Amino acid sequence: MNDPDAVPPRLTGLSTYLLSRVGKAARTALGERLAERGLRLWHMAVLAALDDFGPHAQRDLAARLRIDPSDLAKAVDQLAAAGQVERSRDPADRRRVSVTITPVGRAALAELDGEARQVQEELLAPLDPAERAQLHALLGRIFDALPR
Amino acid sequence: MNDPDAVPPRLTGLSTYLLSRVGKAARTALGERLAERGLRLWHMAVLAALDDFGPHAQRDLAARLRIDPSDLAKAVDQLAAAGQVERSRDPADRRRVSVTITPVGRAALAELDGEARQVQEELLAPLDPAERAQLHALLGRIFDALPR
DNA sequence: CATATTTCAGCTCTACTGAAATTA
DNA sequence: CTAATTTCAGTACAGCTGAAATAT
Repeated sequence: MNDPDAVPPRLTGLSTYLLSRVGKAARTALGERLAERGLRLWHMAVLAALDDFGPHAQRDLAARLRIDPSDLAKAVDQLAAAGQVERSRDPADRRRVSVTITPVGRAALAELDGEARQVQEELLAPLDPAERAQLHALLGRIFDALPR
Repeated sequence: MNDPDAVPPRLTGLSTYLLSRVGKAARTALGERLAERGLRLWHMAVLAALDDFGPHAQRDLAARLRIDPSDLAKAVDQLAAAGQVERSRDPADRRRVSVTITPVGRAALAELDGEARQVQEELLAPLDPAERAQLHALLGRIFDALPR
């Protein structure tokens, strides 16, 4: 008792507090790994969407990833500068910019995915495999119900 | 299939991604409620620590809440301006500033706690009580193992 | 003309860094 | 003199808003 490091029970009793704390730890750890490769979290999300679903108009990418179109413009700009995606005007509707992942981007994504799994391994170390699966399923259901 | 709103499986397959997304949703929703009262997330954490453990030196508060001392200085400053905490120099060591919660602060904390539980109710709506307890326990174990 | 898409500039919040001022 | 504590100024990332530019 009287542990000067103990966090207030008023806070740890709230799942929302634990979620925000653990979520931030996940985001920070992953962000640091990605930063070593000159990328940010948004970049990995964009590459993953392009690899999983093929070329997108930027507007559709933003909708799928639930990020702001203006933020997506910057991320795509940086990915294009690194040669990981290619942009081209849609000939049918020249307002749209079609984004495609390149082989360089695919290779980068594979490495990022490996980094992410390493980070996850460290974060979830206290849980056994069955508990990790349980946590993942519960989080997935909350995530699916988030307002879009 | 071909749901234009579907999130990439490469991402949703990562618990770290779900954690960071759901955690952010929790923080944002809670933050908006607190903002209606002119407070931020740090303020609630400080009030909770003072209410649960009594007066602290600022340095000890920062260590307990795992936030930066320079950020804590600002939060305490604003709480003092709102009359929710009182600061006084420790006579034994005049470098230290002792922070105490006031009755006004205690009343504010009670309201904030109610808001937090409302937010939590909405966020965890997809889960039944047993599942919520399960999630809370799993998150608690991860939280306890976070590097300090 | 109104609408859709991309892009740019700027702002807020959380979190961190560096350094100054005071006291031990 | 060195170290601890508080405080201030500045920076960076994630995320959002508003508006301009281009095209439908």
